[in-house]
Amino acid sequence: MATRTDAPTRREQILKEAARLFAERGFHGVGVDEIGAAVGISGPGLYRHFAGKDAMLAELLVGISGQLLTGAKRRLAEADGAAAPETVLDSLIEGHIDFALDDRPLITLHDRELDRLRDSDRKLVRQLQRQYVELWVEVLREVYPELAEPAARSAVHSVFGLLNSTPHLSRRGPLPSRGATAELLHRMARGAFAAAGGQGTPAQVAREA
Amino acid sequence: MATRTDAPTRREQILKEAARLFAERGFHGVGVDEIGAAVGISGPGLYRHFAGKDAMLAELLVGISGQLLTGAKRRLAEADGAAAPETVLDSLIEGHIDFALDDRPLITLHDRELDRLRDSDRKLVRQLQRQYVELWVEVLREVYPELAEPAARSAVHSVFGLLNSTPHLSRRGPLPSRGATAELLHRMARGAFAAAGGQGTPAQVAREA
DNA sequence: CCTTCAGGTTAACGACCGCTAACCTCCCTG
DNA sequence: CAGGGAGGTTAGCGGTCGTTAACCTGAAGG
Repeated sequence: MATRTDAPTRREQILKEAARLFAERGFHGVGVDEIGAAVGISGPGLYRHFAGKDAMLAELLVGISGQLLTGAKRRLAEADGAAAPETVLDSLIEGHIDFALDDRPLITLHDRELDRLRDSDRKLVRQLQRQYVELWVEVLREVYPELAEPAARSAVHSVFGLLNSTPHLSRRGPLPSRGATAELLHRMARGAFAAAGGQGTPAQVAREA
Repeated sequence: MATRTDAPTRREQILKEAARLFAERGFHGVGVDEIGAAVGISGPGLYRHFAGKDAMLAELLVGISGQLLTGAKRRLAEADGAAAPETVLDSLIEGHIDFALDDRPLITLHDRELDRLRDSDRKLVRQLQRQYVELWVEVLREVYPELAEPAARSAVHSVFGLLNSTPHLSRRGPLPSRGATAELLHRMARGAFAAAGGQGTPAQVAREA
């Protein structure tokens, strides 16, 4: 995957602006004329590049899910058995944080507009998301073997909620630098996992086997 | 606040169903006819109870924010100076978890449809939310005095993201019991705060006895 | 030089949606 | 028992939105 230096194609411009607008005002809250205006063309000109408004959302959501999953698989392959599970988990967390900080509109869309997709697209996205989650669950259970699988899955979803909170942060003041924010989020994610996994207070996980 | 035993009024029925539908398909994705149908009347009959579709959303969001803030203030008053800061923080977490588990549609709406409000309503909701956050920040900084204020605010937002992830949990299987889920979320929230507040990687739990 | 075609344009259609108007029907109350 | 308000109903208006149709244009290619 060579780093892109060439200018973005028109399709990419449209997708980027559509993502921003969808994240700001919701899928149904944005008209095609607005999306067109955001890239300098107007309204129906978009139909030279996309089959319809739905197709834009579909491509965005499939792209996000696929990108997250691909990145996670790559990180897992790089560590291939050699590295300690903690290191792999840290790598997953780092990748997710990068994504959450660099592509906030996409992160917002990702868990907000999924239900607006056609059935087939929605199934595809759900499948990619599920694979991503299961990948985290496996790594997490290597780090905390006492953790039961349902609890691990809940913990992963919860940490996603924590990491995906970045869109809510920016509203008030520029907040700490990107690096400091990333580090804080990373520490909190590890802390949350540790609290979930170090069979802590007692017994509630054991009870439900 | 006496526990309600009498039947819900029509207004309350409408609000409840509207919240569910808005959470499922988004504010713009739901028509007034659907909301009416959900409570057994049809379409324009709603206008006997609400000034418009916007008014329903506004009442929902203001209600949520107010309820969260009121509950937190009550919990803070109950502990009035006497209790240890850790206990107060636990109480806040418990209250938020109860809300997140019992009113999932509302939690979903709360950070999804805020921008669909009229300016005045949005300002009111934002103000209530801000007060709620600041209240958490104060308590958190009593527990972790080393924590700088911007970092504390970020940490609070992130933990809200963690706790508000409950809507994502239910999709696949009924998952652990409500009690077990609440306990897991509580531990993770404390763990995340501890990791944010104990400056440095380690030693954070041991120090705070 | 003619053709083709990618990538635009504006006009307009059909569907949907929020809301109002006009009307009906109980039930309560003086 | 009149009557009036609370809480419905259906019909329909006005606006918006996604999409299509028909047309235009500039650059590339034989």
